Amino acid sequence: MPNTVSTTPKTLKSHRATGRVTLSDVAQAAGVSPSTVSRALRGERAVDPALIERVQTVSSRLGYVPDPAARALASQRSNHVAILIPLLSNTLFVDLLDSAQKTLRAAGFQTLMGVTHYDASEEEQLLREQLLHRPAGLLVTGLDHNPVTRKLMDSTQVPCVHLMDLPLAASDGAPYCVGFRQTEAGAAMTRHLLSSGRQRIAFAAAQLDPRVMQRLYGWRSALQEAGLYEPTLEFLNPAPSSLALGGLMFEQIMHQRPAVDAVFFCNDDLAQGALMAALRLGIAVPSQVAIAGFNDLTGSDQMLPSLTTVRTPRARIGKAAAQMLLTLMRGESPDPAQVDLGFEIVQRQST
Amino acid sequence: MPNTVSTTPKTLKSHRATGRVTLSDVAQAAGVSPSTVSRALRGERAVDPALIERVQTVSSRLGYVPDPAARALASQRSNHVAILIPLLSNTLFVDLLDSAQKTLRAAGFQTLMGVTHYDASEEEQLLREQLLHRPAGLLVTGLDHNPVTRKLMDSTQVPCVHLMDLPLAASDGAPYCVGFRQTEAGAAMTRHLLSSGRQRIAFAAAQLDPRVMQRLYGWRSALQEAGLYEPTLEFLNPAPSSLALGGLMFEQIMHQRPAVDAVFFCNDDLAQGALMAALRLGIAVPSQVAIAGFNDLTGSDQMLPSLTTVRTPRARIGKAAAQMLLTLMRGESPDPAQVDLGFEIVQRQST
DNA sequence: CTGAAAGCGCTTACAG
DNA sequence: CTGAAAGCGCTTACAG
Repeated sequence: MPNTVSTTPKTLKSHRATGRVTLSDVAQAAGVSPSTVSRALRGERAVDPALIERVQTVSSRLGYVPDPAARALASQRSNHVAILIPLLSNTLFVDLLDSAQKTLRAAGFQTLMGVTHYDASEEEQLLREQLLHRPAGLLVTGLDHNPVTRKLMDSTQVPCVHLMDLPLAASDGAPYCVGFRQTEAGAAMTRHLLSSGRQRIAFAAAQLDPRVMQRLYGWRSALQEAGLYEPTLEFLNPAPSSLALGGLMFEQIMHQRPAVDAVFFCNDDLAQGALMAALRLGIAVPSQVAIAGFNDLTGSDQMLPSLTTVRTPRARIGKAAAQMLLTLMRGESPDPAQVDLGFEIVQRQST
Repeated sequence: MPNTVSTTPKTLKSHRATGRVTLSDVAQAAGVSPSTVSRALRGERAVDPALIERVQTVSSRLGYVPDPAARALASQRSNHVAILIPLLSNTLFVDLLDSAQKTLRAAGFQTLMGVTHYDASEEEQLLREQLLHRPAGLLVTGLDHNPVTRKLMDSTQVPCVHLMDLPLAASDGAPYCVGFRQTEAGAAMTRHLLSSGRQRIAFAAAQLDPRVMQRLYGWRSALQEAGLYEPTLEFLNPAPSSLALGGLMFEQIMHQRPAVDAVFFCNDDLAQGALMAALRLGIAVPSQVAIAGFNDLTGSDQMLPSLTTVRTPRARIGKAAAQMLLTLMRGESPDPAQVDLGFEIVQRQST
């Protein structure tokens, strides 16, 4: 064990230059080999219970705490979990991050976050960097990635769970994911508006990410079912979502299509902006036009009138996805590989 | 170099079990020693320029990328930067995180985030865990920490920059920090309200974290200067800040002190909620009562009436702090150790 | 300016 | 169930 000619006498104090208490220190103090300490501390089977206890006692007496870098180097696996989200400026993703991170930390994992800005090549680059750290697991937003990214995710042995989206069909090599059906949610809100008597329901969207597009498809199919679909009822703007943009879009819609009797916004921030614009313009909501949003973000219940919206279970998604990942990282198979957490129509005053 | 009896003939391909291209592979292919490759790649002085180029060429041809864990273990320093923020549910801190993270990533650092929930012992625990990863740097919110945490931050060699706050006086061992003077900002908004003729200015606050308290002191001193201070004008609620709470507090204030002619909220979400409540209650803003907020959060410019507030430079704080940390991590001394980024009164319709 | 060697602190086949 | 030994992939005094 002693590496060179030791000039210091045998003591229980660390003999390393760094002064850190190491696994060898514990081994020496407990009178067992480093291998045994390693196994005992990690709860590996095949260790005498008596030894486990002795090692644990000595370990905590000495204040030993394992070095993550050494562990990662030796085992080729770190205690990092990488999470990829599109934006930090959308509370939706922050909620996801917050709940996933909380769950992961409680299980001893560090969260490495990456912000892709909805940019496929940035996502790819980020993933490459994160994979270098040999993360124990991966949490990624959505199911849409460029081919290289997908290959990276597949070829690596790192367990991966997708957030928010679900595959259209419970297909063949379906990936692990937890989310809800965006398309259904879009259709459900549209039918809700239809059932309250609205006839000319516009769909207004910004950002135009894959999930927004799915909501659009849901709205379309519900209107087509009702025989009320018209392409000119679609108002799509690729700009980032914001209250200000919602206000602008609303104004533009009411100007171009004054007969519209409902506007379904793809996100609550747009809808909140529309509500404020309506107040400013003296447009009566919901009597003249109904306004609906999506996600039930902060403040939607405080608007005047309060906003009818689709409540999405993002905190639960983050938590459930983290739990599924923990299962995978233990080497087990999560029972349903796809978890649908659903959504809920929240009927308030704006419709 | 060869570890055991090599059964494979000499090739340029990796001989490691992991299949990864290592530094030794590059060394072998470039015909130099591993030490030289290490030095050349990290741009350490004292390497022949010709060799540097050769090594770089070979390295990129082989697709070599250094292993962070090995590097961390050998050098006792990772490429992680730990950042400690109170909450993820306040956009203020998300903005901080976003901009700091962007700056750090561009310089090759990974961000390790920790959410303290304004809990001193959680902060301490989080810091301990992060320190295990031997981060290259530390970004922490505020200057208020419990003694143990402060000792941890001091005793470690890890460079540390504080966000948001500045020390009262440019004192002795003043820590590195970038922020603005909360107290002055609180006083400035109060004077702004006074100068527009308001006489009975209430201060309404939630969360009551250290920075909120500083704003309170600023408001107090400005009112005292004007001889208009009354303790009963203070409305303090330790609950988390939200639009709904702002609405409630506003209603309560107007009920208890109908003669109040202005309410200065410690955060925009409260003020936005108050604005919505005023609309609901039919209280005229600003004619009957002025409403002011703090931080200029998303949506404040879209309210009806739009919200007068204090714009705080959080994105610039995150970026500047990250840059200061980069300087420290290079072993240099940032010129001003304290950077005051100031604030700005944004006069809108609500006052 | 360059290299050989030791070391960072663990994990993990491999024997026993 | 336990231990000796090799190895993970780098960095860094120490010589030269």
